[in-house]
Amino acid sequence: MTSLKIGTVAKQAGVGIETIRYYEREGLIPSPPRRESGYREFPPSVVKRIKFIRHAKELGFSLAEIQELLSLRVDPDATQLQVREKTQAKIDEIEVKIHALERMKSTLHSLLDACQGDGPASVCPILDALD
Amino acid sequence: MTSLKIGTVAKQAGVGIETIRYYEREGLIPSPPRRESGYREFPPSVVKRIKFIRHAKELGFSLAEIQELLSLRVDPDATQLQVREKTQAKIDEIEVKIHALERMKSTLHSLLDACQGDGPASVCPILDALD
DNA sequence: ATAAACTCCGTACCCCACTACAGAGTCAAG
DNA sequence: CTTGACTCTGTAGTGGGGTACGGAGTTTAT
Repeated sequence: MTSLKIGTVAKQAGVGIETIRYYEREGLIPSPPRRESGYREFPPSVVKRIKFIRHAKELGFSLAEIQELLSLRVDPDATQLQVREKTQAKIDEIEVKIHALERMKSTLHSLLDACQGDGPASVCPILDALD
Repeated sequence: MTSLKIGTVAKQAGVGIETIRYYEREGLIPSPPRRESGYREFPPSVVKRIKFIRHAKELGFSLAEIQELLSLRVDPDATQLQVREKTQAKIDEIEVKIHALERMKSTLHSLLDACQGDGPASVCPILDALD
């Protein structure tokens, strides 16, 4: 049995059943085949896909943006050139995010360094650098 | 005149007026003093603060998390030790995000490398690696 | 001194991304 | 073959994060 029922997928991916149906409606995962009864029969690969979606969400991508990421590979009308351009654009977006996070991180490190005593925090300097 | 009216702040920070009032209600920016008329008089520093909030949002932090980031410096009951611990926790969170973004980036790079022709995209391999 | 632009508050509404029913049918273990 | 868990569709509700009025008062440029 190489197909999963929705509840199993939900458990493995760590989301609720309703979320899966929602992602299907929104086109973030392909509509799986159904058995006679109407039950969905998911390929095991959908679990990874859902996990990817969750990861990307954590990183501040909207579902629409995640759509774009996912569709990089499947649009049959796109030329390879177009795919490459879109991919590069996504890479650029990601790099911007990484840099912003690194700036944020180093700001927090300054706070850490500047705050080495054990007195009240009001004495603790910095973090005006947060700007 | 070292104080700004809400419309000016909005323009400089690149958000709507309503958003500023909303952030004030939610405690993300301090309530500014008012003139007789009730008009808010913002210190120019609020612009940076709002920009910081927007940046952090882009990176997938919720307003509640941003609160925590911002409050690292101002809780007068916290000891320096507590501030350091919270700060370290935020740094850890940020590092997790950075790593996830870097994985995503290198996945996209593989796609780029694997997709060097100019035929239809359906021929373009990979991106099952997106998992 | 007056019109245009701005601000106030409160309330209501919006979009996104779920989440929770309700009522009916299906499946699998004992 | 029953019973309890699972799934179906559809619709409605929720929480986060704003956004949009409406009606009234304030500022400011001319």
